[in-house]
Amino acid sequence: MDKSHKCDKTDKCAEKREAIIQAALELVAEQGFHGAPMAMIAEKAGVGAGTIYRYFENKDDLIRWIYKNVEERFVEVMMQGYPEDGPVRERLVHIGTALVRHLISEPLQLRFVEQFHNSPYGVDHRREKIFGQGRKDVISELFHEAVEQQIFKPLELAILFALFFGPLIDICRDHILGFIKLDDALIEQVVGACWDALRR
Amino acid sequence: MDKSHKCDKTDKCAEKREAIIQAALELVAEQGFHGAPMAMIAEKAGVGAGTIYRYFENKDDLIRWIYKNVEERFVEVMMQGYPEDGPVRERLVHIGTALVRHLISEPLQLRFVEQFHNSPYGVDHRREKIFGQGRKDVISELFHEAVEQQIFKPLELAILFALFFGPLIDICRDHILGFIKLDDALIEQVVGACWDALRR
DNA sequence: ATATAAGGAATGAAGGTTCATTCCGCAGGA
DNA sequence: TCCTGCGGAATGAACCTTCATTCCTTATAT
Repeated sequence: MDKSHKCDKTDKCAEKREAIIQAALELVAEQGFHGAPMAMIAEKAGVGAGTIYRYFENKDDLIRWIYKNVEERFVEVMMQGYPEDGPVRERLVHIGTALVRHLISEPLQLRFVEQFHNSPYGVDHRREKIFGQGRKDVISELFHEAVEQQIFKPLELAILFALFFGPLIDICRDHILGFIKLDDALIEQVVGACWDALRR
Repeated sequence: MDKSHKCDKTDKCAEKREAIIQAALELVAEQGFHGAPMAMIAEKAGVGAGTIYRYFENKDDLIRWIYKNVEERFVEVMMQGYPEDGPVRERLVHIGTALVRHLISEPLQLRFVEQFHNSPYGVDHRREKIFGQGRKDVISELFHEAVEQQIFKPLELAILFALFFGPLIDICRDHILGFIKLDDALIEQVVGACWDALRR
């Protein structure tokens, strides 16, 4: 829960809050949780150490809040312009390319989520899929449909997800690390390759 | 560097060392680095806190040593029975199934490596592929050959690796978490799907 | 003037590392 | 065979650093 403020109308509050969030996101993404002590987050955000506690109950609260928001952002991006009534392949390609494009344009968000998953914070998320519930519903529906129509191989959802999203996230990481250089054409090719993996 | 001991002939030394390694491996794999303080490692290994420092310079040294060994083990397993002169598909399937079978039979090793990669320890490994140099050579040779023979899609090595190993590691994680239940037949199917992704 | 926000030094808990001490096995002399 | 002295191995309490959190003072706005 985020602490409510009295000064809801002034911009300063929102600005400081945003600065704290951004600072924490960057530090965790770049240095991991070890490299993101509260004092450093405060300094980077240009606020006092105690000030953070006016906006967030504690560090857990701050971290979880950021995670939740980033996660929601992912779903949002994939659902934007989703061709709800298009053929399976078109819908899948949309999701894949939208995800990759977003992840490489917001490298900090990907790094943050990865840090989160491999940390004590992520323990309770272990049993969930890579992303949030909202996405899971629409997308698992798509995958389910494709299996029933015998377009996809008859495999469990978790495995189909691994075949599709696993490589996509890996190439985003490689791109961010400068190991490869993704452009629209290449993204298309890789999504196509993932499609081949799923295809019956 | 591991500290050399004088008592090379007694078994006790090796046993203690092994106990420390096993304890650290388990704790890090199960609880992450946060949940593996030296005191706890010592207790689990049945030795004094200071004893660890007779075998390893510091925590970094201990962790890196374990990582290096686990990594080597992976290469070893994949190269055991490698059909050097078989067709590309057979070689690839061998590598994939051997890797998956090993990872799910040694869940701690997979968890440990993942913890390592997403931690300050793994920073200098960021630029390398998922596994060690020894493997990279043989396997990248295989992939390279397959591209040249126009068996694989004409993509960079990093991307081909992502398409092949990404899903395999993901399904191992899902299996370990109890999300899916892998058996030999299923492993074969998934490796086949990865093959489809690579195939031209 | 009063209440709310901000600041940052102080606090206490936690963890890695050190070191003075104890333990143990054995070599060599009686 | 038994005793004694030695040296490496083991120990764990103590130390020091790091960090999240608190609390009291100062600034600001109504």
